Amino acid sequence: MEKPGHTAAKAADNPSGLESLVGYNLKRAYVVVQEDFRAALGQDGLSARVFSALTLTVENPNITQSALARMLGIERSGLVAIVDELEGYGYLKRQAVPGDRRVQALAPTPQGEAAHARMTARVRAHEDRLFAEMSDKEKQTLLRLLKKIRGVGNDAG
Amino acid sequence: MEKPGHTAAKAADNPSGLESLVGYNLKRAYVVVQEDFRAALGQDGLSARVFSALTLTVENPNITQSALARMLGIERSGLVAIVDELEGYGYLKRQAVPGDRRVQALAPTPQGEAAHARMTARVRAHEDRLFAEMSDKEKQTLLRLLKKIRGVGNDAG
DNA sequence: GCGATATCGTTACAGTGGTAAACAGTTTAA
DNA sequence: TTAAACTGTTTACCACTGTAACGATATCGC
Repeated sequence: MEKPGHTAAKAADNPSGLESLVGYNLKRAYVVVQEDFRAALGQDGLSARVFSALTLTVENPNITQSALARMLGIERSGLVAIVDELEGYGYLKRQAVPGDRRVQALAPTPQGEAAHARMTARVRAHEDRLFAEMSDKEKQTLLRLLKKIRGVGNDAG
Repeated sequence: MEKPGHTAAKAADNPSGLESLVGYNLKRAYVVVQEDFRAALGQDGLSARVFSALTLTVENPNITQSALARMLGIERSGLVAIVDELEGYGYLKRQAVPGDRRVQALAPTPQGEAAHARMTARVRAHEDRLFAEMSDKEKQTLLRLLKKIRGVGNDAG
């Protein structure tokens, strides 16, 4: 009758403190999406960060590692392993740049472009399925609010 | 003129691929909030996970570690260090339960309750400031959509 | 030109946050 | 009573990130 923890059944039964915090809900939602992302891409799939790096490389050929790190919001030291992995898959190449011998431009290979297209479709499908209960309008609203938090104003859109 | 990476100026200049993905925006927004949380609580503040554990313990006195881990969505092995930390601060105590010698109920100390109240105020202030540009309605919408992703239906609200 | 300063990619290391497997002690069910 | 399940814990990992340093190179001030 008085077993400890009996009053706490499910996470949703906590309407007071944590559940009203944006940060808490943001983290929990992020974990859900992240797990579904991994499961959807399977064991052959890249992690979200590596997929992001590949995507930005395909969309910005000959981008510098430093510039890519800035776009991803991580340190350039952290990007080295990511680029190593992608280069190991043969998805991109580090190429010397004539004008500046410090930098190495990242160029996607044809296989990298193909893999990117393939995985992008899988990622879109994963999001479509995961957010199936959300209307397009809700999804747009969510994206707008998340960008607002990020400080990415949609003043140009 | 043809410096690599020149085409990629800011993260917001990438309206095509990544920026339209909920997962990507969710992660970036989460990082922003997480960093502000740490900065707002200062060096004496608890991490978000430890704060969450303390909050749930205060709101559910005599909760079991296993039950708390379930509520937090983490493994109970991972909760041990968190409870150790909180017990080290004198914020809660592990207490033996008469009926079941396996479990140890978590009970917040008066200092733990005071610390929780103090830090909750700081966290509320942090969120109020960080989301100042969002209307109350927008915040409510954001919370609702995040809970939807979490699978936490607000059928009771 | 030359020296100071800055940038690039890289390495090594530490810290955080989380999982998985095993374990002894205990309780519950067959 | 034996088998199964649960609790807290330790230990070992793994993914991700930041910091600090480094050599090589570029750039700026003079």
